[in-house]
Amino acid sequence: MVTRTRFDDSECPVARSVDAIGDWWSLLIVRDAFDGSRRFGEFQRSLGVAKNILTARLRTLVAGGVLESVPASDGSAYREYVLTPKGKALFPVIVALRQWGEQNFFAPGEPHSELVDRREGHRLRALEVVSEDGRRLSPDDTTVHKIHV
Amino acid sequence: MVTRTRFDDSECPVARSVDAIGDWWSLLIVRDAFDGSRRFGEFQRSLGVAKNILTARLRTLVAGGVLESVPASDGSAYREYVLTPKGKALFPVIVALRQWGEQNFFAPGEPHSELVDRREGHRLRALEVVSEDGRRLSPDDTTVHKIHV
DNA sequence: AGTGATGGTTGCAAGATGCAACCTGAAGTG
DNA sequence: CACTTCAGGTTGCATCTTGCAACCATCACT
Repeated sequence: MVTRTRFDDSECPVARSVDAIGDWWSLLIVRDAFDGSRRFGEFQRSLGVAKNILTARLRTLVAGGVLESVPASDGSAYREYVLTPKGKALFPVIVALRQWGEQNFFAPGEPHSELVDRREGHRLRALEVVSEDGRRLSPDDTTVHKIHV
Repeated sequence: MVTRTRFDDSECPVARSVDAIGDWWSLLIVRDAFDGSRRFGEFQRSLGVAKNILTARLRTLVAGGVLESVPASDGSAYREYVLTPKGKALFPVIVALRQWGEQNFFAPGEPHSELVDRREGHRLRALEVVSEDGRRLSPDDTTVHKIHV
């Protein structure tokens, strides 16, 4: 059981998030979960990850409250892994990574999977970091307060 | 030189992003860069990472176009590592991870570092995934088109 | 009862990581 | 100039993690 935190500057929420997710495989599992995968085999085929690794990652994701292991929806005796509310809250993280990838790692016209609005079939708006009063913020418009009481 | 991709389902932008970043340390380096770190020693002290690991990560981040190695701004002979435009485009990713961490891994009132709007000193709005026509979208409102021409 | 898919576990070789020691070049000090 | 210190690494080695393949147990179907 891996409980010890790897990144000890743990007053930073980014570090805690990173630690909770575990590794990249875990994040891609979450991505697949958003894309509809539920079963061990689905994740394994989609990711091409070794089965022992997948087993371990699913376990830590369940232990971390990101996924939940539930009886299979098709009535079979197997189990399925579905996102908890906490897991679904990772949606902006996945979308942000997706948009960054689209913008930086694909030639114009190069085929890639695309996340679309289910109702209209359109692509999504680019994520925007916005201040409390509605101004769009660039990295330089923000700063980090070291500790918050 | 690490060129080979670890995650071969590479028509997915998320996988390419993950591959380009490299590992969690790299992501925390980027976070520190957003927070103002520029020098080798700053990253090392802030992260507590082994120096050989940091060297390797900085190199791959520079090779990947996320960071740029420039002469030190204080006139010394050392070098600094600053975010490229591509690196700055990771801002929503970091913010998303930060907000997820804040919401899920801190007890109410527990101290943590906080990202604020520099002008007003206020916290930021929660990131929202929004359709092209402005509707706020939950994960269930979206779907993935496998290939885009 | 036999056969194939599903969902794992186990063992081991290879690769990645972390730590400490060492090295190099520039800057400060007497 | 000689001496020291500090920033920024490199190198070697022990240890942890991964990835692969083989194996195993359970379920579904005939």
